[in-house]
Amino acid sequence: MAIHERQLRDRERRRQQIIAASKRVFVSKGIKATIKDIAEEAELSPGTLYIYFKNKDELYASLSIRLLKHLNLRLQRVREKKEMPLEQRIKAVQEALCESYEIDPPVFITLSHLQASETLENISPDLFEQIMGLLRQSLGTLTDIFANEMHHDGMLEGDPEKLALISWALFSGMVLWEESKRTLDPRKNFLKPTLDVAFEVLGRGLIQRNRPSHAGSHLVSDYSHEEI
Amino acid sequence: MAIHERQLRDRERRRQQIIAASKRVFVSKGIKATIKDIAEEAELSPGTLYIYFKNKDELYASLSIRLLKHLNLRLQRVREKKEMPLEQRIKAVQEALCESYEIDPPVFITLSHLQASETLENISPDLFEQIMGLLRQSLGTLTDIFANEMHHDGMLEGDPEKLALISWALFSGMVLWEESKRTLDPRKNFLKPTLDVAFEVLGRGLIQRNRPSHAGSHLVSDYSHEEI
Amino acid sequence: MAIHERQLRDRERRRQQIIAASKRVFVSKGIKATIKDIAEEAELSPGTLYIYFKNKDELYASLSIRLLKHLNLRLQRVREKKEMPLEQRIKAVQEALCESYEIDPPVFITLSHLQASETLENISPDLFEQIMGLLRQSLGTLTDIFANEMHHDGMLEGDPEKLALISWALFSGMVLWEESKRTLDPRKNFLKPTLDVAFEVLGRGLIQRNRPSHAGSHLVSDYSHEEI
Amino acid sequence: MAIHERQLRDRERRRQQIIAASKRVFVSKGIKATIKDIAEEAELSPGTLYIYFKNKDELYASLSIRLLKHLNLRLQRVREKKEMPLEQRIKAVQEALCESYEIDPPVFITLSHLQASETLENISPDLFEQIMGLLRQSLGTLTDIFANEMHHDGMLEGDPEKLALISWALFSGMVLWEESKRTLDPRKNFLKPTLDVAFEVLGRGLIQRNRPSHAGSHLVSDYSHEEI
DNA sequence: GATGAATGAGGATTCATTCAT
DNA sequence: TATGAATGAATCCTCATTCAT
Repeated sequence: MAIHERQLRDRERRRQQIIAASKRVFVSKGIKATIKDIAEEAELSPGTLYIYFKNKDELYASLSIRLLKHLNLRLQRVREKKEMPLEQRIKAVQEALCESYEIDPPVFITLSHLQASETLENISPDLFEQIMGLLRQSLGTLTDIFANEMHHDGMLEGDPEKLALISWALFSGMVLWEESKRTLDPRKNFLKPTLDVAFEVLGRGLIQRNRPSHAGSHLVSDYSHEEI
Repeated sequence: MAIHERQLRDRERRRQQIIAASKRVFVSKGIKATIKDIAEEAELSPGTLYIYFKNKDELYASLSIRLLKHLNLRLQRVREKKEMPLEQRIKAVQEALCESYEIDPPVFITLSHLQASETLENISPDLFEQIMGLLRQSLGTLTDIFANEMHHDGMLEGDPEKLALISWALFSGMVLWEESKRTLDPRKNFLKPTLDVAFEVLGRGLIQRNRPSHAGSHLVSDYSHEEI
Repeated sequence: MAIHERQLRDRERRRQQIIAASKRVFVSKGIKATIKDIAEEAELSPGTLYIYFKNKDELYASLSIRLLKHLNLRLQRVREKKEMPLEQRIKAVQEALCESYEIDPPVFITLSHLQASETLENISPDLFEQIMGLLRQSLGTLTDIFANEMHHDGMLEGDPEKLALISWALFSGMVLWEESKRTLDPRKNFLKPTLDVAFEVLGRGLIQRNRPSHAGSHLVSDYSHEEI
Repeated sequence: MAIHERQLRDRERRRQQIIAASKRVFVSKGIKATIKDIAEEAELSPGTLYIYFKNKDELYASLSIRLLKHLNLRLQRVREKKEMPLEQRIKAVQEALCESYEIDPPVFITLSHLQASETLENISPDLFEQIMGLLRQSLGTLTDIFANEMHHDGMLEGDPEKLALISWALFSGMVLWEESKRTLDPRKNFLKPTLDVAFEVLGRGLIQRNRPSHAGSHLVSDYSHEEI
């Protein structure tokens, strides 16, 4: 079955080639990219794309899958580092998101658009489930990361699921903004520094009390003075 | 000139009627709604829409205007209350955003799409400037609110512009999520409680340290006495 | 019936007002002028135009009628001057055409277009007959002018109808060219001097023999040496 | 590269097929022919036309190209025959124009419309320059033909450019008339005999004086011995 | 008569998708 | 498998014309 395997490998390679071209086209043409645009960038014919992807929406969706898989891996690695101090873990979450975005900005934007559009209704149930599964998984991992902290010191009690969602929303809100910002304000590279501040604020907001990790005396670790 | 006034009133009423229909269609059909869809919903002919709006993109863009105006008013009212404690002000910002969303959820989505698409390239310079002006104004007011706090104790030093943006991104990220959530998870009313947590975290993250006024030596920036 | 007469007069005045506005619009917008354009120029509403003209094509056709009536008068006046030397008469024909064009360039062009388009198929039979009658009459007058010369010395024998047509074609060809010329060659006022040459050539071609006018002895007035 | 060549040939054949269909539709429906009409006549779908022509105006403009190329060739051939007597050369010019018209009457009309409309604004700069170049070239060749005669006897002194234009205008005026004539007068084949007269007159008008070559003293420019 | 908002048929154009080669 | 020409449904928009006021 070596032949068959090679065929599968070839097929997958071709898919990746098309996906890579799609990303490049998205960067330059945005959402309005047509199948023809992508085919030209991939140096293939429009018809060929349909051998590898059922339709345009599936191609779009496939872009997200790679991103989500990458993100999942990164988040899982953060989750594993249970010994890591909270501040660093939050920073690590930011880095995971940010890196996933940076290796593929247009796809991240596509993903955000995906959320708010009808694209998801047009893809095959399989693919739909795959994407939804990956999204759930990403959020699940994030949730785990926060839930894990619950038992530690210095963590806001609360629904860890919500905290996961907040991180995600903060991030995707920033990314969407980054895209539109160019119209409002031509300054470049707003995202990274603002994200640094954003996650610093987020981190500080999440940590209930002092002694980030090394500290000892939890003298005033009562929640009683909260005035939220 | 009573006649002329009535005509103007009628005209404005018609515009609102079309805008209202657009929103309804937008809820049911999403961005893919066609002019014909909207015309049918408004019980008008397609041509009539073009009497009141230069083109489809202008119609869509116009949806945002009212929302942004409302939001602006609300934010300005928050800015005025300089004596209000920080926690309450942040809460007030959340309420302003949240209420603006609630009076018109679909429009808020439109606004997000507006930011992230080429729609803005098709509208008249006037409308473009109006929207951009309102967006800038909203963010400006938010920035003022945060900048105002800079001089007080207990506030994160940092670029108030970034903080404004973070709030906005957090909020719009949450709203976009709210939209896509229906596909992922049929539970309702996710937004409000999650936003509560989000802004609670945000607020806590923004306030740097304790002793809002009575405290003296800030030499050691311990987090221990946070009062959020 | 004084009242009724005044009504008729008012009606005609209104028609002329609309026609005048149409001409102005044609100058600036060309064939693509819309009813709305014309109504605005006439400071009337679109609906009002339909009180005075059955439809757009009738309005177009009406423009030509005025022009043709004017041209007819001028040509008839040339026809009457039977005593005028041929060269001068040809010059007079040129002036009649040229003046008709100059008082109303766009209409002359419209008329030329009319000839080559389907506009004439959309107008009422009455109006159609009126225009056709005027065109026939103009050509008839031209034909008469040339036929009249047949009996004189120095005139090409031949079908006077053809000669009339040739003059007309030469002129309208020049006018059409004048319009398109701007694209090819930005020089201005090509028409008048070229027309001068054109009719000089035409005149010389029409006149069989010498002695432009002052000459006396028609010694060699035979056609026998023609070698055409 | 035989395959590639055949593809190019097929492509050109398709273009010609569409152009042919356009002409047929143009004959029956006039300028108001729609893309759908043409597509149906060509037994193709509307979309296919847009593979071969950027838009409707380009399709229309393309119709003229072949005609103008043909005309150019014919005129150039006339220009080369420098030894030919003037009368024959003028006749040859007429024949060149006339034959070009006859191989494609409707296209000649299109060309006139092209000249007199905004069509040219919608076509690609390349095509625009091609058409304008061909028009200029045609007129240039005509100008050369007349300029060449300037040095001979028996030629009207004057601007050869004007004379070229006059020929062109006379001809296109006649063609336009031929078109409209069907409405006015159902008689057929008006054009050819009238053109014969027209160019006869034109020729006679152009030749200033007699004794094309054998004559000596041109001191007295009498018209008496004209040999046209 | 005058208005001008409303109409809606109709046109150009696009583009995801198919299919013969 | 790869192609890319062909498809044709779908969309936006225009504008001559009507009609209630």
